[in-house]
Amino acid sequence: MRYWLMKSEPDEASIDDLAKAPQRTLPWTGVRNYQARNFMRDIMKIGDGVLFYHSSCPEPGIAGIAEVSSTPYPDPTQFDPKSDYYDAKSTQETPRWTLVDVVFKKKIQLIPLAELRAHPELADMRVLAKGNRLSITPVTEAEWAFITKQLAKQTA
DNA sequence: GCCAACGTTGGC
DNA sequence: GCCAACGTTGGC
Repeated sequence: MRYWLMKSEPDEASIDDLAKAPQRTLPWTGVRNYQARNFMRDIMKIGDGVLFYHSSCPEPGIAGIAEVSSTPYPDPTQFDPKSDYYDAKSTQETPRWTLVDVVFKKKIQLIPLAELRAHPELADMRVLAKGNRLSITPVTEAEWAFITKQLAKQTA
């Protein structure tokens, strides 16, 4: 059982979108970075914990808790010429991009990026590392426990 | 809009 | 295999 932080632009898929989705589940489409893909393809397991992070928005930060809910399978958007995520070099026989489904667990009061940075317990979080751009990063058990038990507040 | 940092591409 | 050029990410 592992833990992850997964970035999503709320304009595309917010924690509310996840909560409203059928079965409260969304496929994590659009990852086009090999390291992030490899996490989904090779390491993630059903039941892994996910910190749902809002990025590239007015209030970046952790917006909710989710969970990995499928085994890996090909990202369908890579085959769709109309999609922003279309990849002409990928084929059905040897798909390049793999994803997992993620299921909603709960929405929390947003934990802003600045607050994450303010806690010494989280100083080593991968997502906070200088220059980090990776959209999926591993979270340690200690970081997960601190965030979910100390920082996460239920929304009203 | 700016810009630092990073990942990818492609010529050699 | 190297590395410059380019495109993207993402906070501010």
